[in-house]
Amino acid sequence: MNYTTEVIELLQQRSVQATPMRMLVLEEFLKSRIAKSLQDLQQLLPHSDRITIYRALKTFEKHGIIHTVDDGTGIQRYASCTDECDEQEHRDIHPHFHCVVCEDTICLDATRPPQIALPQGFEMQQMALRIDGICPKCRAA
Amino acid sequence: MNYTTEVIELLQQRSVQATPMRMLVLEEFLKSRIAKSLQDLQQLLPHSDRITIYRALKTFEKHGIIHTVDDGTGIQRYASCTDECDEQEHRDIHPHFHCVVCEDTICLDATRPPQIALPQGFEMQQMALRIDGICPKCRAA
DNA sequence: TCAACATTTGCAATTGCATTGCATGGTCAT
DNA sequence: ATGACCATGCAATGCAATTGCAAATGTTGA
Repeated sequence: MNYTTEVIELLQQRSVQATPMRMLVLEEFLKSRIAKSLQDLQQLLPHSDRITIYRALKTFEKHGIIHTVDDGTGIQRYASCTDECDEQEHRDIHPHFHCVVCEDTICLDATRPPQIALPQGFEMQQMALRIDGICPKCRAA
Repeated sequence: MNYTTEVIELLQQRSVQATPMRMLVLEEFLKSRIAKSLQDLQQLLPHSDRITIYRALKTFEKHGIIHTVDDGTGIQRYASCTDECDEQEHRDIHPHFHCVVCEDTICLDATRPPQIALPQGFEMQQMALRIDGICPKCRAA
């Protein structure tokens, strides 16, 4: 499976220069919905400079291509955005599932974000919902 | 207002030795529902050793007196637990509200945790729900 | 095509917070 | 009073995120 076309298209769409390194990084995000840390990406892309990967991530984030995902471990992870994201505003309301066994973090786009009744006077702008538990893969094992 | 009695009672209940430092730290948590970082506590308790405060926090956490709160900034914050928490298991399902203006993070105990329909095969154990927005105080200002 | 300019890259170094090691001092039970 | 244990304070470490800078690469306009 080759994502080159999608990668280039996505980068152009967001006015981000398509460099080899960026294409490699972005391809990893299109490959799976599992959130990736800088360390993960280093492993997936050996011989690549950590800092360059780091800056690619920050660039993507700034242009609404990926968003950070908090999986509760304190390590920053990233996943590709839905189409509603742009440079102006990140809409990242879908829940994330964090498996306590394999430590994978998965975006649950399909799952509808819950309606929360806030106390008087609070104004909601964003929501971050993380669910910890056991993923299907680890349950089966 | 003086919390000395509550503090001592709470510590005894959880079999944690009541030292002056621990009492000072715990009192701060009883005073308000706003989550506090190590740095916050240092400011609230000048002339106190950072590491000692840090260890008090870890001790409280281990004994189910406080829990960590993720406010999305990457900095660890803590808040007092509800009565359902104990040494065995933290039940920390209530939402937290993080004000993007004043950066305060508030526990919304009263707000009922939402029901989430997970995709097939996922098993939920915990849930962390953070809402970002503007708090009543900052709205009024 | 070529020069001028902007962006990206790679390495080194630094920051910032969390955490641990160790020696001292205080507490408690016998 | 004494020995074991826990808490404290200071120094030092660990680890991930971030920045500085110079070299390489890409882009643009004459």
